[in-house]
Amino acid sequence: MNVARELFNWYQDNKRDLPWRRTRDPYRIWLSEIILQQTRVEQGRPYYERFLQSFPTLADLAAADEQEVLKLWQGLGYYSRARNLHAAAKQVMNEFQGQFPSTPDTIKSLKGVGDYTSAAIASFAFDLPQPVLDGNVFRFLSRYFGVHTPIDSLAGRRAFQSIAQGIIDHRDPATFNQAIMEFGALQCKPVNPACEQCPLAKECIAFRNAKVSELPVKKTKTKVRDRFFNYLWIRSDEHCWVNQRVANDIWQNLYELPLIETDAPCSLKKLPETTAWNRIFGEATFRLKKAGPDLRHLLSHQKIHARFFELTINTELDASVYRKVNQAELLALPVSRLMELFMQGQMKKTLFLLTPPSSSKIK
DNA sequence: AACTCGGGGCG
DNA sequence: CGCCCAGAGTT
Repeated sequence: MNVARELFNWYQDNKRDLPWRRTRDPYRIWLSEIILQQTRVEQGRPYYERFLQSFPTLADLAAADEQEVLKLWQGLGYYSRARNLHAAAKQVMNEFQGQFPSTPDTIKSLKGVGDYTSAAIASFAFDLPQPVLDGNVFRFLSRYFGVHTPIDSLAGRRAFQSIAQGIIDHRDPATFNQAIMEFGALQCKPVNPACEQCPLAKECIAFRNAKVSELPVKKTKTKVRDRFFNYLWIRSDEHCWVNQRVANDIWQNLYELPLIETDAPCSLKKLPETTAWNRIFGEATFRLKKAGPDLRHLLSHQKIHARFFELTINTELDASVYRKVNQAELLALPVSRLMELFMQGQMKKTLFLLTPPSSSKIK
């Protein structure tokens, strides 16, 4: 019995009932694939449902504001996916007259669609024999065929592409791709794979050689960098100030409180340098009320030490950079998980923006 | 080829 | 605490 047949059999008995497996609509399949990039199925599923509620069709998504798209994406991470999703929807409307592209190359011309997602859409929506290579597939193939070439190398990608191309079922590539990924996700798991009750164990090279735990081979490991974010919660009347993050850093296009980043921790006794304050306040005068809370926020490649300082101000900040918002406006803006956590904490403790600190003199 | 881009779940 | 998740884009 060949590998594809065994994967099919296993899949029939073990597949999950997932919403994007109940459709052939390329829009829905594309949406699910973008959401699921580097994201667990159970984490992405509610986002998929909410996106379809808000944007039932690709035309609805294309017509939305980016801010609305980012707000729906809030908390999911890798926000370039949301920006590219929105841009690609417009691409389909403008370059493809609203008709979702249906060949591997044209699908891949969409922003945010790379090799994996192109193959997934081509097979799931259009029955084209493009093998998907995601983390699950790399893991299964490396173990089953005993391939030690690093999966994050050019040689590795070529080798696995060739293997997958050789075993894909041309009569039903869509089900084959679903099956091989599902097998990697549920059976051939990263740690503690279920080898003892695996129907493919007797042919699995890694299992036969007791090298399951060594595969797949990956050479790059990410190192974590410490960053110190000093956020300024500047309150005046029932408003506070925010600004939008810009390119070439995390959380691009999301909103946050005015920020002073330092290369060491700060406190009320050891404040950031005055030049940093001047960049935000210019000639405006302010009064520092208190410090805290402190939040640590972990990203896969950064450890952010966030400290919040509470201030009052009696003038305006530069309106071309900063935006003055009330509570309702603030809650409508897309923000990082870190800002979300801060806002939730403040809302629990106080009435948030509705009760500015007692009016003390501003100097 | 190496980096960067989030957030969460798990042993 | 380290690893990984239905990867893609930039340098």
